[in-house]
Amino acid sequence: MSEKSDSKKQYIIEKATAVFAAKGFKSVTMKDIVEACEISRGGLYLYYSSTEEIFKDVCEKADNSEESANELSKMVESAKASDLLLWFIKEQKKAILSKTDPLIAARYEYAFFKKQNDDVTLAKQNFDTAVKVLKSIIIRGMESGEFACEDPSHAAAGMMFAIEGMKVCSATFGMTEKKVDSELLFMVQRFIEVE
Amino acid sequence: MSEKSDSKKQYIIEKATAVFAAKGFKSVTMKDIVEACEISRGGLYLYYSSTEEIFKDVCEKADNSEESANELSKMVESAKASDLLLWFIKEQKKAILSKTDPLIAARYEYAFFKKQNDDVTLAKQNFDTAVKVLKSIIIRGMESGEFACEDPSHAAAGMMFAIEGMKVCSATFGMTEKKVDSELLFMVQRFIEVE
Amino acid sequence: MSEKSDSKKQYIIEKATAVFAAKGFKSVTMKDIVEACEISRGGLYLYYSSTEEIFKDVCEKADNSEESANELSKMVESAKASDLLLWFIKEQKKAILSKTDPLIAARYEYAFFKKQNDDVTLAKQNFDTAVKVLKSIIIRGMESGEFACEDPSHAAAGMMFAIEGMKVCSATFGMTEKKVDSELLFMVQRFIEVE
Amino acid sequence: MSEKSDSKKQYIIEKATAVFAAKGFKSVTMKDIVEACEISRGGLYLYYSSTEEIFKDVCEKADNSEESANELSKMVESAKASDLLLWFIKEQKKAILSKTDPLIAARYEYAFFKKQNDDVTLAKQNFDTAVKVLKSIIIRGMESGEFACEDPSHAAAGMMFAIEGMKVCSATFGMTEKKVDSELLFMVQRFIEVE
DNA sequence: AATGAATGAGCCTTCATTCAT
DNA sequence: TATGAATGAAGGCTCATTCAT
Repeated sequence: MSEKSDSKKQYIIEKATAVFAAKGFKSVTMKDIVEACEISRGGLYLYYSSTEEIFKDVCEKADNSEESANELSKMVESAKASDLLLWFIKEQKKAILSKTDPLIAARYEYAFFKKQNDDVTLAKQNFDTAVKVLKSIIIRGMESGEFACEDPSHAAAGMMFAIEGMKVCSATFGMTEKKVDSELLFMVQRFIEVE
Repeated sequence: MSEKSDSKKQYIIEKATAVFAAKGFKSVTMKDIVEACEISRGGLYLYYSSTEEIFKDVCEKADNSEESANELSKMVESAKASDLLLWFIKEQKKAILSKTDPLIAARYEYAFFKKQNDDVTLAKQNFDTAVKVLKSIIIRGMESGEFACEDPSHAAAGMMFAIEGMKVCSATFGMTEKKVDSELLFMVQRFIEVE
Repeated sequence: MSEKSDSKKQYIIEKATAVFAAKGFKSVTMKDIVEACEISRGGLYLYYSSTEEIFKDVCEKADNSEESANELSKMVESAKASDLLLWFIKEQKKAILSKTDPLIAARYEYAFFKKQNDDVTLAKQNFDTAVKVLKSIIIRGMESGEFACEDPSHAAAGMMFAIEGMKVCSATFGMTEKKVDSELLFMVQRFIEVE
Repeated sequence: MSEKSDSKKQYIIEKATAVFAAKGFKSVTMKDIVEACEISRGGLYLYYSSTEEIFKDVCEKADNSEESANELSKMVESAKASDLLLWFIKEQKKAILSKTDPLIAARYEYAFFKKQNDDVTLAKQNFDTAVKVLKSIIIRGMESGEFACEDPSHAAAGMMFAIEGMKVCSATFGMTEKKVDSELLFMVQRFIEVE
């Protein structure tokens, strides 16, 4: 089962991604996905038995295919902290502007939906990971003398909260690229005092 | 109609508020509200014809009954900027921890839902207003010599983005009061350098 | 009761007539009539307890106020049969073209509706009366030597059937005045051979 | 889909025909049909999404299964005009007495209903076709010397109007077979003067 | 594995009708 | 008499889910 069904699952995920990007999370029905995939109702149930299940896989795939992680791990060995920070901020900017993640609205919808049902992990993990990465970049910068920062933990967390806020604002009522740039620049200057 | 029906509307709003607080926005059906109100199906339709309509009134009432606005207008004449800031931060803390606003999850859900349908104003207005208030507090503090801040606009916006981020995080995967306190304290110190 | 309530009934009938003319019979609800009358729901029920009851009164009043009957009784004493026939045909033409009777569609709808429930009288009576009138006109014309007709009964019935058919056609898919004139003229010439 | 669903559609049409024959048009609900078919609510919606849609198919099938059309085309080549006329009149008689068409009341109801909504064609087409057929029979009879008629167009139209009127009268308040026979005989004699 | 017809639960909405005032 | 809020039945429609093929 695993091989054949995996390729079919991939196909479903692919089609479903577009559906979630277009309609959010809760509005999507099994019927929507059946139609997008042009498969039979019963056929879909062989692989998934709820939109939520599908959505989880959709997110997972989207997260993995954001090659950022790989990129980072390559850079992190060698690069200068200021380059890493630059890269990190650029990634966040893309995320805020939904350039990498058309699923962002659906993700939040899902997060709020699950909140009601006490299933927390996904969103929290993503956030904590980002904080950790940012913090480690800051610390490296401090060690190399590139940055000065009194409290890297708080600096990283505070920055990620602001970024999270921008994501939400962007996803709900929209933000211009210019505004995002301006805010990010300001944030970097305030949080991390470059020598 | 206005008197009688107004009091009945108030009753419905009251009961519906609990429903939205418990179930978010999209999951709530007219039936849920009918049951919460213990009225007949047809009875509800005399006052409201969609959950969205009800939700708008629920939010409006919740917004008005957050007496903060009044409080502020009283303080703003006389008080020291540092007191105002303290008050502002406390309000935000309450909001983050959902102590004033059990509707927060439903509000975000609604914002994302409307996003799909291009109706933006509400969430944006709330955010912009908060930024304006914060900025004016900062400026007053600068004028009185209490605060030092190079760029009040960015400082205010940045701080509100972070607060927004905390709200979301709190509403989705939860935050402890301690964590919120710690972040807010750090933010205040960083954004506004108290003499 | 009778006086006061009668005037109120008249008022209801008047308003309801417009509703039936516009919407037919079955589509009309008590609510429609309440709204057209601008009275309360309960108020309407003091006088009528179904749309059918109202419709019957609406028709009755419309039938009576079609002053034709009176006109006829005046004419019938004195006039020449050819004048009577002319008058009769003109009345029918108006009816066909719905100029006197905006209720025509509603009447048919009602007739078919009642058919299902075995309540016959109204439509049949109207038809039979018209046949009788026409027949008596023809006979008078024969007596006065104006008309020649071998079988007045059949002639009258046949003519009224054709007129009935034209009414239906006009009420369902429309007929031009010209077409109606042409058919009526032909019918008169064929049925009654004017000397 | 087409094969399986076609046979199912046929089944639905069959059951629905009885419902429309019994209840007319507007009184019929999807629920009525669901119950008549002994299928599920959702099941019916797989094939039809409104009673009107079903009614159209019901009528269409009824029209086609009235084999008259075929019969006529066979006769029309060879037969004498008087035979054709006889056949035509017999068909009409059956229609008037609802022997072929138990749907007649529902058809009229539908015609009046659609009238309110400006959808005309069906009823008009049926009528016009009948006039054309009758006219061509008359003309053939004139050519063969069987009939004498000064104005075949008007004769055909007038006769069909009378037949239409009889249909309505029969469908609403009923007509005896004897009465219908008598009227038809008279009409034929008057309209078409047989040598 | 895959299909898609069929089911039935569940929500939406509208009205006729009642009843306390 | 008159009001209009309230009720609940009735019908519409959509979907998740199953199951025979």
